[in-house]
Amino acid sequence: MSPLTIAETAELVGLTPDTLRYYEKDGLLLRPVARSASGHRRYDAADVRWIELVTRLRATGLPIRDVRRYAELVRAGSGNEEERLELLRAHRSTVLARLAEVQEHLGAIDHKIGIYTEALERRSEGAA
Amino acid sequence: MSPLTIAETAELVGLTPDTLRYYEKDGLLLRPVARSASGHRRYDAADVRWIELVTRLRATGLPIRDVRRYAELVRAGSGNEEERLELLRAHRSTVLARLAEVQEHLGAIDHKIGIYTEALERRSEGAA
DNA sequence: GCTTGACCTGGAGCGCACTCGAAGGAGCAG
DNA sequence: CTGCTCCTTCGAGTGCGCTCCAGGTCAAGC
Repeated sequence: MSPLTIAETAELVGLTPDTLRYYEKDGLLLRPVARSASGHRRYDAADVRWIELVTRLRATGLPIRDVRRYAELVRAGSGNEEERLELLRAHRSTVLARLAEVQEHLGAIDHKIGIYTEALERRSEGAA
Repeated sequence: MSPLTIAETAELVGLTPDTLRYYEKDGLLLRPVARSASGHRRYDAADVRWIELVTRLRATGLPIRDVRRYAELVRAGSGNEEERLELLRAHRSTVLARLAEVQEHLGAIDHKIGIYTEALERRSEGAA
C-alpha cells in the first residue's frame, strides 16, 4: 500500500482529517506522521493499523487520555507489556460492565414497548 | 411511600440533586415537582418511577432533547401512543446497533489481549 | 501567469450534559 | 441567639471531544 493522504486515510478509518490532526497533536499516534516534500501528511500501512486500533478503543468508550497513555507505553518500547495488558484488560472489564448495564436498561425499555404495543393492538381491535 | 426530599430521591435513582433540578428545569419531568410548605421539593412514587424511566433512557444513550420530546408526548395525554412507541422503537434500534458495534470492536481488542497474554507467557517460560 | 484545490498551522468555538458557586431562607440542637 | 444542615434560585463554569476558521503554501491544469 503506497502512502495515503490525510483525506484518504480519514475516509478509510471513518474519521475526519481534522480529527486525525487532532489525534496526532494530542499524542494518540505513535509518532508524527511522515510528510511529503510539500509538507503534506503521508500515512503508511502501519499508521493506518495503529489508527484503526485507536478508533476501536475510542468506539468502545476509552477516553482520549487513556488512549494517549497506551500510545505512550507502546512508544516506550518493549518492557512494559504487562502494563499495556493491564490497561486493555481494565478497559475490557469496563466495557463488559457497561454492556451489561445497557442491556439491562434496554430490557426494561423493551418491556415498556411491549406494553404500549399491546395496548395499541387492543385499541385497534376495539375499533374494528 | 411518603414523599422524598431531593437528596433522598437523588440517592435512590443514582443521580445528584443538581441533575434532578436540571432535568426538571429542562422539561424532562412530566410536571413541576410538588413543594413542601417551605418550598422544598417533595418527590412522590410517580415522580420516582418517571425519573427511573428517564435514567434508563439516558443510560442507554438517548439524548436529553429526545427524552424531553418523549416527556412532551406523555404530557400531551393519550392519543399519541403511536408516536411514543415509534420513539422508543427507534431508540431500541439505535441501541442494538451500538451494542453490536461495541461488541465487534471489543472482539478485536480481546484478540489483541490474547496476543499480548501469549507473548508474555512465552517470555516467562523462556525466563524459567 | 492565474486559478483551483488539497493541505498546512494555531487557535477559537461548539454541543452536550452536567456541575458548581453565590447568596439567601427555614428548621432544629444546644 | 448561634450555628448547622438542607434546601432554594440563577447563572456561570467545566470537561470532553471534536469541529471550524483564517490565513498561508504548494502543485497541477488551463
